[in-house]
Amino acid sequence: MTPLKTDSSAPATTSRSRARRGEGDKLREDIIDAVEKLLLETGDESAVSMRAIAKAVGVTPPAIYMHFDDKDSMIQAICDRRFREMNEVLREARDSTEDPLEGLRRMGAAYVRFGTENPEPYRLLMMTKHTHEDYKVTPGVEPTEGDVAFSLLVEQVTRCIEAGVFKETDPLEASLIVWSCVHGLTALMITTPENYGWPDDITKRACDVMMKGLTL
Amino acid sequence: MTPLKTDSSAPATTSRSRARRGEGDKLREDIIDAVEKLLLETGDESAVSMRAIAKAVGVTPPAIYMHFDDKDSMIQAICDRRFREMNEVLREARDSTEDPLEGLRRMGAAYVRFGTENPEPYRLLMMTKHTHEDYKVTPGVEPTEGDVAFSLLVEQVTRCIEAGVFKETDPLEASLIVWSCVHGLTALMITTPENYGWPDDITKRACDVMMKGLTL
DNA sequence: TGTACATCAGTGAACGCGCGTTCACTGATGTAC
DNA sequence: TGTACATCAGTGAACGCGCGTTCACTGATGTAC
Repeated sequence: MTPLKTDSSAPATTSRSRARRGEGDKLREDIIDAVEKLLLETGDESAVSMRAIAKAVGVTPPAIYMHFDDKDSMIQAICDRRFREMNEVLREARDSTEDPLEGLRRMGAAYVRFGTENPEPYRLLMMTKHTHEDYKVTPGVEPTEGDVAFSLLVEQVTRCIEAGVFKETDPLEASLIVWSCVHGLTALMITTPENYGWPDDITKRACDVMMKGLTL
Repeated sequence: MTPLKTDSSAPATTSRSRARRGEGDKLREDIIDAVEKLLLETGDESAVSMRAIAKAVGVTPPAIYMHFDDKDSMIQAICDRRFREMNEVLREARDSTEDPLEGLRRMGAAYVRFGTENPEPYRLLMMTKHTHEDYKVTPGVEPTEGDVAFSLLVEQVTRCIEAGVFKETDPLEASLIVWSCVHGLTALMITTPENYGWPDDITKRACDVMMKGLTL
């Protein structure tokens, strides 16, 4: 808990040439990249400060405010991008097979892989309390990327029910159970120490158990 | 992200009379109580500062250092106490029935209830990255309360296997799966917004699904 | 029973730090004439 | 083709803040004689 000493007067790690006129948005993307890199390195959202970001990008702190209103909305922008990536991964997993159950299994595996390979973004997305409605599908409101993610899951679970492979339960409830399972796995793998010794096939085993439980 | 204004020159909320000689340890307990209360109110570990704790207890910040080396070890002390409480709850659930499977089910329900009723302590215990070995049973090393918690689970799962109600799998692997399931549920319920609308019986349903999956 | 004294449970002020954010500015770049 | 000028992409310095922690101290409390 001792404050870490960083020499803030040191030159920026990357020296950055000013963007040409009309190309100011380049910095925006660079900032998002830098934040994700810092999240990975430090492993803590609160350790990523505006000053650290600016330094990593090779720019002074006020420059960030040309592209984001404040720190919160910057973090929000990063969440959005990550959710989009995750949704793409989930769709790929789903579309890689015709079998609904196998599709769900692959989605589960892809989910856990995405989370464990991007621990800090995952933490931000899924393990930090959000005040806004990130996950819930609220009718009549423009769905966020978080909504889309959950919809993908509900769709696939519905497919499994309709195919007669899952018991005819409430698809939403079944989806929550599936989500809990893969989230629990991901969250624990991220949180436990490096040498905790999770078995290699734990994801597959967990998914098997859960799906067997949902089967007719 | 604007810094919150707290008038630190304001008088302490509780005015505290100095402990009598030899009774200095009272403050230690009061500090732990105050921290847990603050955790509940603010919902964020980093929002609980030494100054805020001191103010809540009715004491000046340096007084805390008479009882704890630093902030980290204070947080650690709180984790220990919480783990002890949780383990007690788990043991009660286990001992409330003879049936191994029903015992495990009740342990699962008790776990989720403990977590959702103590969201911030749970967050601290289970959703924050720990550098030290909190959960793993390491042979030859004094087990922490976190170790004990996991042992209780492994024991009960083993009982279910020996009773022939679970498939004969690796008890440790099966325990990890059970843990993932209840943790996932707890963590998501803590993290999603108030109005997310989790079904009342979701814990029971999830436990049923998972146990059915582990059954012969 | 009275009193000097060591001890204990704190206090008060200060330290240096990093933080998010603001504001007045600068200097290169493209453009209108 | 040359030049004045508006605009854009930033800079540099500073703001007030809360943080964890240290250090010299104080004053009540129990105890030895």
